[in-house]
Order: sequence, then structure tokens, then C-alpha cells
Amino acid sequence: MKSVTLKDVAKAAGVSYATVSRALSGSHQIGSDTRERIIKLCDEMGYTTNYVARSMVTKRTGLIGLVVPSIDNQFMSEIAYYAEMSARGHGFNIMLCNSGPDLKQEKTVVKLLLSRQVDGILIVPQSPKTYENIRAFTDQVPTVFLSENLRDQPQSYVAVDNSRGTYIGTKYLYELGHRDILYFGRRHTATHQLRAEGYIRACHELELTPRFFNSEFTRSSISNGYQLAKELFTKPIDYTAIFASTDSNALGLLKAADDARIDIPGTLSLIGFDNISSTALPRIELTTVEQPKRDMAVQAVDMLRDKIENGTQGYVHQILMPTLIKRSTCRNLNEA
Amino acid sequence: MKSVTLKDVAKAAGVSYATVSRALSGSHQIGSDTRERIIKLCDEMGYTTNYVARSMVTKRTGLIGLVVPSIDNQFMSEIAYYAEMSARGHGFNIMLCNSGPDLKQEKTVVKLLLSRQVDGILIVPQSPKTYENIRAFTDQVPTVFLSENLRDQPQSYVAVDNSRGTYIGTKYLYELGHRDILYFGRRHTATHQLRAEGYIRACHELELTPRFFNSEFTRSSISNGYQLAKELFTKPIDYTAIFASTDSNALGLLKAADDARIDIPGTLSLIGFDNISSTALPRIELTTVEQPKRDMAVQAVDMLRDKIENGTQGYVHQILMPTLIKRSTCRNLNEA
DNA sequence: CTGGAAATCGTAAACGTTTCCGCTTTATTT
DNA sequence: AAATAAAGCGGAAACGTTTACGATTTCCAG
Repeated sequence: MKSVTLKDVAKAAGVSYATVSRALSGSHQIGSDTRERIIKLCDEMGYTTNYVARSMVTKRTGLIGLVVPSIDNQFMSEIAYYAEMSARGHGFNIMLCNSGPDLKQEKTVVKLLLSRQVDGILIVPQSPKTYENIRAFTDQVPTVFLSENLRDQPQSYVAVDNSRGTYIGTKYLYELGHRDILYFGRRHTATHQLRAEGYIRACHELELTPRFFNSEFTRSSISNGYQLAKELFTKPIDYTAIFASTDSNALGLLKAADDARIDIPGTLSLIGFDNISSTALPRIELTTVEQPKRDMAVQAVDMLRDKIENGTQGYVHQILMPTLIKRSTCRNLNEA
Repeated sequence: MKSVTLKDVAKAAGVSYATVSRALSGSHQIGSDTRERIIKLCDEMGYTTNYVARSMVTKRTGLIGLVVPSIDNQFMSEIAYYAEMSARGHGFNIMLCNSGPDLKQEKTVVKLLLSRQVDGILIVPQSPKTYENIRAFTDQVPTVFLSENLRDQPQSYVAVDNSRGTYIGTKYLYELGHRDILYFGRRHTATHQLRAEGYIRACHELELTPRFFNSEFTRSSISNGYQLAKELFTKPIDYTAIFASTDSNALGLLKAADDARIDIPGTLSLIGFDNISSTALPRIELTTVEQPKRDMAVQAVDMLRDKIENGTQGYVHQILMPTLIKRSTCRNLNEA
């Protein structure tokens, strides 16, 4: 269990431990012959540098805190995957925290991460209130958000262009011949306001009348979508397509549609938003608008690295383009 | 950016910084009046203890390395969720690493975690070779595996009883009237050998003849399952049920069955293994054998905590019971 | 009133690095 | 050949804690 330290290899090499440190760090304050000798000795003795001791003096841990509402969520786990890969490629490690359902826990974990001396924090906010919830800490450590929920806040974030996502989605439905499109799902957070906005904008351009069926749910989940759709389908269906605010909602609606024997896409077309991996599954094949999760993650860590390594001040809003993923839940009315 | 240290609050309180440390740590070596005064002062000044400095002296980081092949994988992200929750509840934080597709990267991240001075490692191996791949490190830090791949190795692990899982699954199919059951998928890793074993054992008990359709794939994925099933369905179907070695394989087979217009469960019943969350989706509703991911995760961190905090030597194999999740892909032949 | 135990607090060492400073030795310049 | 620069290395401080040890004070029993 006792690991070998700089002192140990210094003694073995007959040099001071400062020299060993220099040999490892690639400093040019050292002769190339002694460097090689020391490096060889190091892995002979199985030396590995102690990051926590290094952190003590360098004031940098090489740690990035990743806080997500819950990692068992396809969107977040994909983000986490790419973020970790990219971060590690640049010498950073990820400390993972679930911020859980309530703001208290979210605050707790970012406090914890500060105690852990992380160099930066990557956070997908659990609610629009997240910003004020952790505002006290965001000036203590570089932070970038993964959400468009903070439009008017002096915080860095990267996100898809939510508005454009719904915009291109409804345009696509229009091209397919749909003239009565219902927007289904959440509307009351900033992100979802933007999505609704893009839908409205497209409607106006195409001279369609926007129609909403809203939920008061604070969380998009399949079961919430299911419940809401159950309610929706008690009423007559006087529309040919539905734009669901999230894939989860769309999946819930799909289930309710099956219950009600409503054929999708036969009698009703459906499009979602996010392109979580479940949407590609057989028998689902949901047409949807993709959030470029990979790009989001790597751009977020790039942004964070810039803040950390260059001490960049100020904030930047990085908006990524959504793309349409055409699958099997939208019917082309023109080919009738 | 400059944070307040023990010294700062000591100066403000007019005591030595050892006293402040004692006040925070709940030591009895201090008067209750001064303790309260100091504690109040601490959060007035916004003091938070520096974990890396503490780690220097205590030789404990309170960090657990979690290495998974890839976190964007429903099984692993669920494990990660419960592991993080449980770990944090006990004062530990999770350092997340994707071990990627190759053994080299797995070894690299484990080495990295050692440098990071983690107190323990939780690892879901990416291959049966993982054990020898990282054997050099497992005696340097408490390690527990999340896999039944190491039966004969002196390593701690927690896993489902894979053999029992397929055993109860095929018994269930039998009860439903199935007499010709094909086992579909992988067979050549220890885990999958065990699954095949349970199937064979049940077959013998029930006087059925075990039949296999094997893949040489080293990884269970939907697309691999799809390809394999494509091949399978070129031949005549002289069985009434299929036991897929993993849910992923089952999902791929489902797609191939749809392609081939084979009705599931109408003409063919299907059962999977793992109960990844996708299996519960509408239009999928896969009957499957569940791995108790939550229990696995918390038991794994319990085991790890025991090793860390009590220095427990030796190894323990914790086998958890699988449960059958009855959904909609198995037809009851008795109700014909 | 006194002796000693208990309570409270300060001093200092230690953890394993990195890095500044200065010393010696070698190489370069005029 | 002498003066100067540069290269290579050691010494020591510093990072912010915890904790063993020792010193001082308080308190109560005898």
C-alpha cells in the first residue's frame, strides 16, 4: 500500500528530489543524461506522481466537476461520455455528481466540488432556478452551463438553438403537407419557451395558426407525457401532426396513441426533440430534432479549459445548430 | 478566486489554526463556547475546508474511481447513478472514467486513478481480460468488480446470478407452453457461459434439448443483434421462443423480426436479459430478466467502503438474485 | 490550601510535490 | 587566457491541513 515517492527515487538515484521532479516535468533545467537515467529508474521503482501533493503547490487539481440532475438519463449520460473523453484528452478528470431532484442537493454538490478544489464546473441545470441557486459560487470557479435557460444571465453556456430546432421541425411538417400542427408539452421554462417560440415563428411564416396543449409538469418524462396525452386523446383529433417538446414526451404520447389505437404516422404524425438514443430503437423510429450532444460536450469543455488555462473573463454563449433526424413517425401527406 | 483558509479565520478569531481545525472536526479537545464562536465565524467568512490539503495529511482522498467501458450505456449509467448517490451519502465522491473499447485505455485510466490517490476503484470490466490487464494495480488499492467474469480470481465482485437468470427465464417459457427454445447471442465470455449454463440446466431439468445460435461478436449491441438475427431468419423457424443473451441482442432481433414480418409474440416469443430501461418503452415491452442494478451498485460501494475503512483483506463474491420482468413479448401457448 | 487530573489551547511536524534562488561547473566570447 | 554566460543541480520554502505533544489553566478532592 505504501507507494514510492520522489524522495525514494532521489535517494536511489543519488540526486536531490528537486532534480527528480525536474526530470519528470520535462524541464530543460536538467541534463539529458541524468534525465534519462532518472526516468528509467522511476518506472523501475514504479513511481507515479501524487496528484494531490502536486495540486497543493500548483493550485490546480486538473479536476472538472460535472453536475447533472441524474446520470441515468440518456441525454446526460451521452453528454457525460463525450465530456469525459474530451476532458481526459486534455489532462482533466471528471468528478461526477447527481444534483438530484431538488435545488438543495444541487447547491450541496457544487459546494462540495468547491471544497474539492475543482478547476471548473460543467453543469446541466436541473431547473431555471439553478442560476440563482448557485450564483454565489459561479464567481469562485469557472463554470459553464449546458442549457439555454440563462439567456439574460452573465454566464457562459453552450446549447442548441432551441428555437431554430422547432422552426425547422415545423417547416418539415409543412413540407410534408401538414397544415394543422399541435405543439405538445412544456412551455414554461426558458428552454421550452424558446422551443415554443420557434414553432410560433414558423407558423406565422407559413400562415398556420399555432395551437398548444400544455403541461404543467416541471419535468419531461415518458410517464408525464403519457398522462398528458391520455388527456389529449379524450378530445377529438382535429390536427394531423404533433410537435412534442421533448422526445420523452413524444414517447409517452406514443404509448397513449397505441392505447387509443391511433395510428402513428398513419393518422397522426409525430416529431420530437433531443434525439435521445431510444428514439432510434426498432418499433419507435421517432422523427426528431437532434441536439448535437457530442459537440455540446466538447465545446463546453473547450470553453471551460479556456477559462481555466487562460483565465478568460466574461462570458460567451455558444449556440449550436440542431439538425433534423428523419425517421418513421411523420407521414408525407402529399403522397396520399 | 483566493479562498479563505484556516489561518485566516484563526487570525480573525484570535486563536491558533489548530483550534479552528478542531472546532470544525467535532473534536472534544475544545471548549463548546469557542467552538460555536469559531463555527459561526467560519460561515460568516465563507470558509470551506480544502479537501486536497486534508488529503495530504490524512492519506485519504474520499474519492472512488468508477471505471466503465462507456457511461452512455443504460446499464452503466444506472449503475453510476446509484453508485454516486450511495457513495456521496457516505462522504465519497466519484471520479468517472470511460475505459473505452481497448484494454490499453482501461489500463491507462486505472493508472491515472492511482495517481489521483483514489481510496478505491469500482470497475465494470470491458472484457474478461480486464482482470489480468489491471492485476498489477488491484493490490495497490481496494477494488471491486461489477461482473461475474472472475469466478476463479481472488478479486471481490458483485454480480447477478447469471446462471439463475436464464434458468428462471427458460422455466417461465416452459410454463407458458414453450418446448422449443433457442438461445441466441454470445457464449464465450464467463458471464455468457454462465447464462448459457443456466439455460442448459433448465433444459435438462425440463427434458428439452438446448439449441444455440451463437455470435462471435465480442460486444452486445443492437446492431450486432440485428445482423445475427438477419442471418438466423434466413433459416426456417422451428422453435417457438428465443432467449436472447442480452437485451441489446433482443432489441436487434426485434428489428430483424419486424423486417422479416415475424410476429412477436404472435409466432415467436422473446425474452431478454438485463432489463435496461429501453425494454420498458412503448412498442417494445420486452419481457426480460432483471439485473438488480441498484442493489448491485450500493452493495458494491458498501463492499468497497468496508475495504477502505476497515482495511478488510481477502475477497468476497456477492451474488444477487435476478428477477423476472414479465412484459409483452412472451406468448402463453396454453391459452391457445 | 495543595496536589494532581482534566480540560483547553498553542506549537510544530508532517504529507509529497513544485519552484525560486543560489551555487558550482562547464562552455562561450572577446 | 580571462571574463562572462549558461547549464545543471541542491537547498529550502511553500501549499493548507491534521494531529501528536506539551504547556497552561481550571477544578475538585483530600
